[in-house]
Amino acid sequence: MKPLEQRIAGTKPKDVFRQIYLHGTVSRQQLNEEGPLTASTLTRTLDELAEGGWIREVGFGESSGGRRPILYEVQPRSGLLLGLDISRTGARLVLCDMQLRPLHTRTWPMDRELTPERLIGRVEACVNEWIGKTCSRDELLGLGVGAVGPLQAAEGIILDPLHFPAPGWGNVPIARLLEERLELPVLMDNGANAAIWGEYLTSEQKYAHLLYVNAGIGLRSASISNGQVIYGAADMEGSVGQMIIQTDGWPPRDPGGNYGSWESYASIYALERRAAAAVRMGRETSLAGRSEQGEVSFGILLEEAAKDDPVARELLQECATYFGIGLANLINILHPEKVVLGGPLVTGHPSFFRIATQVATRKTYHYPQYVPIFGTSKREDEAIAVGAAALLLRKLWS
Amino acid sequence: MKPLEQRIAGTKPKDVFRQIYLHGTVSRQQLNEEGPLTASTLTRTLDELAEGGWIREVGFGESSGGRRPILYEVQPRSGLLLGLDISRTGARLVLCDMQLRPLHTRTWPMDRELTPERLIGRVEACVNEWIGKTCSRDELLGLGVGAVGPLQAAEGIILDPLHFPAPGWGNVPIARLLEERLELPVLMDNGANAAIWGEYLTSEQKYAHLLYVNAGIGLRSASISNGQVIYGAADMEGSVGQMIIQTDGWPPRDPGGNYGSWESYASIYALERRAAAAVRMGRETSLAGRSEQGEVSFGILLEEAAKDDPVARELLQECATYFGIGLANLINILHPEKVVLGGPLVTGHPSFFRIATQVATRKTYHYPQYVPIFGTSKREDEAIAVGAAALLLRKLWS
DNA sequence: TATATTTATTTCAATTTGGAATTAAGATCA
DNA sequence: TGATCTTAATTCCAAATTGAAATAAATATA
Repeated sequence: MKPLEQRIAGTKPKDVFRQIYLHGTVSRQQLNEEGPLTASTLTRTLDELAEGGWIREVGFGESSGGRRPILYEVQPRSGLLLGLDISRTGARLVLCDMQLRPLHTRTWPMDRELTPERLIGRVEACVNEWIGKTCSRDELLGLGVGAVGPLQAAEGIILDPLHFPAPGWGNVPIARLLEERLELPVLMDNGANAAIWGEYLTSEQKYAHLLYVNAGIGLRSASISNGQVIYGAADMEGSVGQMIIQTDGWPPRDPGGNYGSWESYASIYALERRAAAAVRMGRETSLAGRSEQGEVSFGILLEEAAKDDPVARELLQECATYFGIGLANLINILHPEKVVLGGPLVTGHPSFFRIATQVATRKTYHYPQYVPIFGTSKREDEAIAVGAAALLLRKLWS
Repeated sequence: MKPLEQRIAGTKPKDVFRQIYLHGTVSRQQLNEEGPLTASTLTRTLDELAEGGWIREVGFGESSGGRRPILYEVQPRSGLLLGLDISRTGARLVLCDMQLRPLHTRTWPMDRELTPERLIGRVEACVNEWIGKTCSRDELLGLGVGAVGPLQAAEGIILDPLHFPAPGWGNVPIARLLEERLELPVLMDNGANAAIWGEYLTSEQKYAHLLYVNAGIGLRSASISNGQVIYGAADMEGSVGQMIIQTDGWPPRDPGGNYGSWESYASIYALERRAAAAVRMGRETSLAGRSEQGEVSFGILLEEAAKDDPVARELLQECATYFGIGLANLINILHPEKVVLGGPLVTGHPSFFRIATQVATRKTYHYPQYVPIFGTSKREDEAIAVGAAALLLRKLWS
């Protein structure tokens, strides 16, 4: 088990590898112009990387007369990356090649059974199965974990994952346990940071200032500035949800939370509460017939909205509006070039994204030079797991 | 006019210079442990820096038996830095030594007279005066500008400084103009970024995750993550003020602004409006007697609050509460280790800081490992100008 | 086909580097 | 006060790295 940061030897090869990675496909000229290396040093470095199997020549570029430049890209099978997503709804393990294309996926629901010990066991079994099937053991570079917070990411400890059904999830040094069992390097970060990092690395267009928001039961967000994930002193992706958008507004989900928090207005939790209230108030809606003990699940609400139930649609619209307001706040603070939205709430109904981004655009302070672009997470369900795998790359070239 | 980044030759000396700068005073051992340089290379680099006059030996450190290590620090007069703060209320020019201690200051009110051309003239005259008095021309390394946004900082252009009384301030390439006139390198950033950078560099304790909020007529903020100022795609320090803390709440200051924005609840502007409303409503307060055409100025409100006028105090308290709410939102998003508050609103009345931080603490999602520290800007009025001067350092060692 | 242009590779002297050995300067203890 | 020990700074040299120039290769153009 060689430490990741020693897999590629020397700072120059690492830098060049990163450059090639971020470009996708590059000529020597481009590398020369951007980086500090001279032509001869670059040749030596590229040779070294090619010899180590990290990169490959992939054809020739265009040239305005004269010899055509050789193009380089990362060798997709120079290593394999494992990514594990531990969320409130389930766990997901992904095996990716070096270009972050998923080769295999497996998911487990987060139920009463899934203790940390059992999850580790299943991950191990799954990895061993894949080793037999598609790859050898020493191709695996390591495992990245994207977990729900609060965490101590650097130490690989999940501090207190609220609302996990199985016991034993408090203060688990999950990274160390996985490291020991799998005998592979393990890195950890929160899910939102992992997702945004994966999103950044896999996007064609590299927007250096990104904002990612995942809306599900709660709200999670992360951001990138100048191509680097922004870290605070604490690792709590979920605390954006505590942002107040209505001073002394609706009550919080958890006792310690804020009245009028974003989460209490724009999340699956908020929607379900509003739906239950609508049923309780006796509003004329098909939701009433489908409620169980006065509760309406998110799934049913989506179905009824798709069937054009006016109350369901109104609730979704209201939720999207509030979501847009919180989004505008984030944009006004962070000024991203691009905003990536993900999570079941955003993808559940086609109009949600449109309404939310319209509201956000209207409430954002903008002038001609600055207009943020909105988009949805491409990989959606796999975003966190793939991003977690991508954490390893950062270490590889650090 | 040598480019700043070429003043110190070579990446190693630059790195070491930065390290010494950030430490204040260091031994060779510490530099050795942190940086990648070996003992012999470090000796060579330190010699080079000492020869160039950038650093000096300053005494000996402690040792547990044996020879005591030599301590190094930056030579305060290895250069002089100019900082210019262009704000809505006035302009301020500061001359600092390399340890960012101000040697001279001059201020000009932002009135009808202060066109860009005239400001440049005054700055030039002032610099020439200082050159005669305390320093030689070639000691000056350059001029840093901290201006109100929106800007194009990299290009040194002030796009559209709202509410400047003098004409001619739209789309001014102020950095280029100053560069031509002074024949010195000029760098520019927004005032909040400048202030937080200065605050970071001059603080004893280097908190790597900082948040700075300046509350005056409007609200300006900036933040540092991992020792680096966070930049977005746009340069608009003032747009935090557009953060919504009360959906469809009080009306905005400017037509394009948001209803219920932080700025419309927690700024001098908001306070004055509330005070005027209180007088209009005929509340029993000494503010009524001191109002002019129904308007109450911030200064008078502070005076009456100091005299224990209940309405004035209530208004301040209300304002501080809302300020604390917005602050909590920022903290929940950015998780700073330390929060630095500045501006006339914060320093105007002793209770404002206390109330605001209490509210912010209560509304912040925290767990035992994370409790942000609050403090006020040390240099207060000079913070932006000194920070602007400090921008030059970043270039010097880049 | 010759020439110009652009890119890739090789070569070699000059510089830079890392480590070991040496020197220097306290601190401790008898 | 002097011997011994500990740690820091300096010096020196072989080995590695580097940058620039020269050469080679491939393509477009006349």
